[in-house]
Amino acid sequence: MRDNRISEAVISRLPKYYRYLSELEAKGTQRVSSSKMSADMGLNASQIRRDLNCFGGFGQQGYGYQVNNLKNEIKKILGIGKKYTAVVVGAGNIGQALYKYTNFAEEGYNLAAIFDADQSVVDKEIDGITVRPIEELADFVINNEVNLGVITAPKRHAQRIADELVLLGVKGIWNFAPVDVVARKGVCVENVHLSDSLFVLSYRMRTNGED
Amino acid sequence: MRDNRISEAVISRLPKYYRYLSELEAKGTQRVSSSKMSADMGLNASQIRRDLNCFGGFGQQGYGYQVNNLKNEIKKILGIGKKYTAVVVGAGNIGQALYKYTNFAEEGYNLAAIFDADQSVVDKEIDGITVRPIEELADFVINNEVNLGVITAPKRHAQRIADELVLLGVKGIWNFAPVDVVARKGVCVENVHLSDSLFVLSYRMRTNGED
DNA sequence: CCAATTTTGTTACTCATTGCAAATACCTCC
DNA sequence: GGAGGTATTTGCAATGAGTAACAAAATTGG
Repeated sequence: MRDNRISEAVISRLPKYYRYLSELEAKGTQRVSSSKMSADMGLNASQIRRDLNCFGGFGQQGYGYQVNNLKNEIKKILGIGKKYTAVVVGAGNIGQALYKYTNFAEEGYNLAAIFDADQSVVDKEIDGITVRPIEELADFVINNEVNLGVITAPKRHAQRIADELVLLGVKGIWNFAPVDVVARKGVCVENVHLSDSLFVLSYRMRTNGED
Repeated sequence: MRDNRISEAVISRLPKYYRYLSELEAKGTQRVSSSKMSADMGLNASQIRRDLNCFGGFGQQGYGYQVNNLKNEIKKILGIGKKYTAVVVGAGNIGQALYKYTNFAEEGYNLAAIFDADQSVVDKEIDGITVRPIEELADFVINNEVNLGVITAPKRHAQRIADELVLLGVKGIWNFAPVDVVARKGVCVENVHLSDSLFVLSYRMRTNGED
């Protein structure tokens, strides 16, 4: 709480800390120092302390950080545990996979329904899930107070779907279509481009260290 | 080719350029300037020129960049189009989704087979694909000259699978398990943490701009 | 064919981020 | 309860990334 401007770089490391601390907690570890975190995670110890200090003095000199406490603080910072209600739009491969993936629910992200425009997959129970027709999207979002939209539709529809979701009042868009979806101020967008990461991997494989 | 040290930041923007240029090419656009790219992609024009110039002078003063040519150059830089043979290890939701996703094949990434350790899903044709038993992984990788491993197994198995794949000679690991898989020097690893991006989105939704 | 315009390649500058080291605070053990 | 050790703070230096400004070069139009 000491600096109002938290950099993107810091934010993007928080989930990693969260993951690491969850592991420690599961192992029953009570306390951890920045130097141990550094050794385990491959980040500079100084950077870790600095990052955490952006949000408050969680550590104690001469002792380190209390694992459970720190984990919960980061959880609060990231907004994990707040109840989110989401819809998945696009019942293709990725859409179905995300919808069926249960780990998100455990963290409080409830993927409440999945929609598709293709009549051939709608209203049939595929592999245990029922795909709803896109025409019901608006009603569902409003009646269930959906605040998060997951877009897994083909790229040509992505922006239009995003626009509709925003109009319906969602506060966040998690987009998997290979375009950069945009939204008006006040709505948060996270574009996930799987192939981008594959291309970066491919670049590294080609150049392998030196260039 | 003017600077041997290309920063991560530059590399991570290349796929975005590639995507954008592919769109332009599909529309039949012949030439593009850095200022147009800037306007369309929301990046600083100066940065775009600088990024591209890391790899050579692709542009022409007074003219701009030739779309088709630049796209192909970036394609080469990223190593897209080279033939990769990959295996997917873990036939859960994400594994199946990636395996069935055909766009990768179009870019030269051939996902040749999918494996799982769970006997109940093995050797049965599920939704058009056949899952192979994990015991056949080694033979398959060697016989088919697999150079890329995609890990979509539970996190407790991820590192062990990675180690085996590396031992079998793959040169790249594309990991979707929620752990940071590591590999010996010479093998490239790209860890994709979907929930990380969800958490970052969740943070932004909570703080929404100001903090 | 020449001048005006466009647009890149490149250098210089600013700002953010990372890394380091001294200082401070707290725990632990005797 | 005090001394020593441990680990965070905090301020500062160095590195790196992003932006702006400019000069060189090529195109375009008359």
